[in-house]
Amino acid sequence: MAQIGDVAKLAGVSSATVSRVINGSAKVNEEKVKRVMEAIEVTGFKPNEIARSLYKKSSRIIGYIVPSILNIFLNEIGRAIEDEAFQNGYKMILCNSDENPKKEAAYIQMLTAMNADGIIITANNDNLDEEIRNCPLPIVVLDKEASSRYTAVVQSDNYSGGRISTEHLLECGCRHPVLMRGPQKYSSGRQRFLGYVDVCNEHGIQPLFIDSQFSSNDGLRCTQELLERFPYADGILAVNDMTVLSIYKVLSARGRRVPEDIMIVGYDGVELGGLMNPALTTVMQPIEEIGRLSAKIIIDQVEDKNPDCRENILPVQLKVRQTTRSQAGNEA
Amino acid sequence: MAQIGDVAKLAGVSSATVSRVINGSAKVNEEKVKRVMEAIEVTGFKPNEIARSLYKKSSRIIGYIVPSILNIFLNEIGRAIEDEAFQNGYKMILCNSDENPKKEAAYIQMLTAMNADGIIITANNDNLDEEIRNCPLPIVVLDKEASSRYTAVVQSDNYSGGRISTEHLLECGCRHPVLMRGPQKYSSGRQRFLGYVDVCNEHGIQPLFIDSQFSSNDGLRCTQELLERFPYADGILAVNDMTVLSIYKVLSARGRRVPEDIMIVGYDGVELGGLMNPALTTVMQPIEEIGRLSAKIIIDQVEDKNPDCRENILPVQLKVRQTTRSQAGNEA
DNA sequence: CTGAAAGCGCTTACAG
DNA sequence: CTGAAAGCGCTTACAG
Repeated sequence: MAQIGDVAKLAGVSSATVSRVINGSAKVNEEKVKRVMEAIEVTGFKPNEIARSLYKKSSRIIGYIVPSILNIFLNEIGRAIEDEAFQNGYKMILCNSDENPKKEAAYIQMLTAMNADGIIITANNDNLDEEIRNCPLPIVVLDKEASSRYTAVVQSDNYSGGRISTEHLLECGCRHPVLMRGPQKYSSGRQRFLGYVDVCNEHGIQPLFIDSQFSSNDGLRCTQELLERFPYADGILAVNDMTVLSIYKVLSARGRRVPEDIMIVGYDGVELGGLMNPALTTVMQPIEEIGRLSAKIIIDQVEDKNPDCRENILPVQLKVRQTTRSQAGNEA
Repeated sequence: MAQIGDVAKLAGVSSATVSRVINGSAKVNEEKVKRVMEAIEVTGFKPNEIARSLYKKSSRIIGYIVPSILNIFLNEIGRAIEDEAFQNGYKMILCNSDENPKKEAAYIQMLTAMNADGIIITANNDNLDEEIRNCPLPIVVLDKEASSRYTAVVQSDNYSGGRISTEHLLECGCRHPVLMRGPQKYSSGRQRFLGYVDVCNEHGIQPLFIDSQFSSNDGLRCTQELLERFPYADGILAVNDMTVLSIYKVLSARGRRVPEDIMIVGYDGVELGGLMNPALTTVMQPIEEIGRLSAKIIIDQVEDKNPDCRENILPVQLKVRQTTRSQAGNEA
């Protein structure tokens, strides 16, 4: 790997001058500029961004820390982050915290050490670790309430998401909709639960729920438990889209038809939902926008355009497909 | 963030001594060791691994570059890489090349700059970019033939995979199995194709195939095309497990039942396949082993235990579930 | 305009 | 055993 010194020697100038040419940080004699450019061409020199960041404090890297790289919703957000990042000359590094605070800390530490320009994170708990608190980098949180500790919070309107999905099931005629309740350590889980409970209360319906994780495996367990505890359930609010495959599987094994015997509403709006059979009615989060906005906030911060939007709640939308059926349609 | 100088000052020693204590790189007076340890505790100092790597050439980071973070098979491998990495005090950085040689180059460059200890990659093409060739880091390739350019190749036995899936369909009575052929720029795709063709020829069956990408969307397109071009198809060898949902969707829309009217064999053995309805018969790649071995090779390389296993072809296994049915079973 | 020097946070020969 | 110094690959005040 060619280094700045090699280029300097070849061009007959100092490293300082090469650096100036690369960064455009000062006027350089035209003749020398040309020689430097040629030398860069010849040697194939690419500046070592990390060494550079030791001095400047930017490496043009954005870190994205997720609890699981098996979570397709978070990965779709990652795609959007990366698109936005690359368009602006940044790179994205994806880190898997594995729901493990120790790993989370290690990655935050690492990103800090490499002078990343910011971190986008779905953190594992609300009692945030020292590492997050002490981290000098801009942090955008995808799954928490706003707080002065973070640069910004970006998430969708989970309370509304909880509401509209519940309302939809009621409109479809469900009297015993059960919520597969996401982990309450995430504010998204709490907000959705709230939305669900509020709608139930408004309609004189008994709120029913099962605590669930986001994994497919847990989806199997939960669905079984759900059917045992609430055999009369006529609707399920899935914890996310991905687990719906597990729900189908258990339901189908017991001969319960969707949507005839029991209706389902998913959550997230990942591509997978549209491919399921029956196609999944779900709450669409604005995935692309969540990712792009998060990246933009960090990039703006670097370029000193203070975005001044600490809390960003993006709207959700109900997408009706085949796992629910309105009563009107039913009677027709 | 506390730095080594802060610790040194607090302990009343030089930075060199602190460094020696941290790294155990030389004997240090017991009394001073104690003072340094305390100072580290008090300041919460964590050494900056990246700065350290500027001198030492290791940052205890393994890079994993994939063409798409939406590919669940590659993500499951990533989980295994990370497990192995963490157990040995390494971290894993996941990078999405997005099937874009430019991004691929940028990430290889970045990993080199941060003195990663090695790169595990599913590269996008066979005419490898300069960046891969010139990269001084150990490189483990997941999707190519062995070559002196790489430290090692780890992949499963794709030729056998192509064979056993085809043989299974024939045993189940298929006379017109169609291969959704993966991109031929990957050696995995070429090997599977070979295995398929060989078995067809041995049985006097006409090889039929459709070129396919790994994405769900392309799965839809391919299945439609497949049914139009080969309406008599009675078996499908899917390009991977993930696209089978797309296949189900198209088949179901046309009222063709699985496995009664048409059988399906997937490829990969991701968790998703077991959740499908009907559950997917598939070729299981040893996902966990692929990931762990790849990481191990890099770690061994760092620790100078030269592994001396440049080409690692791991065995695959057929997992029969519900999308195929043997003739015996059929007649019973 | 441009080079020598100092510095980013660490580590390790080199002396002592 | 231990500190001052040099160095990892870059950048930028500081002089000129």
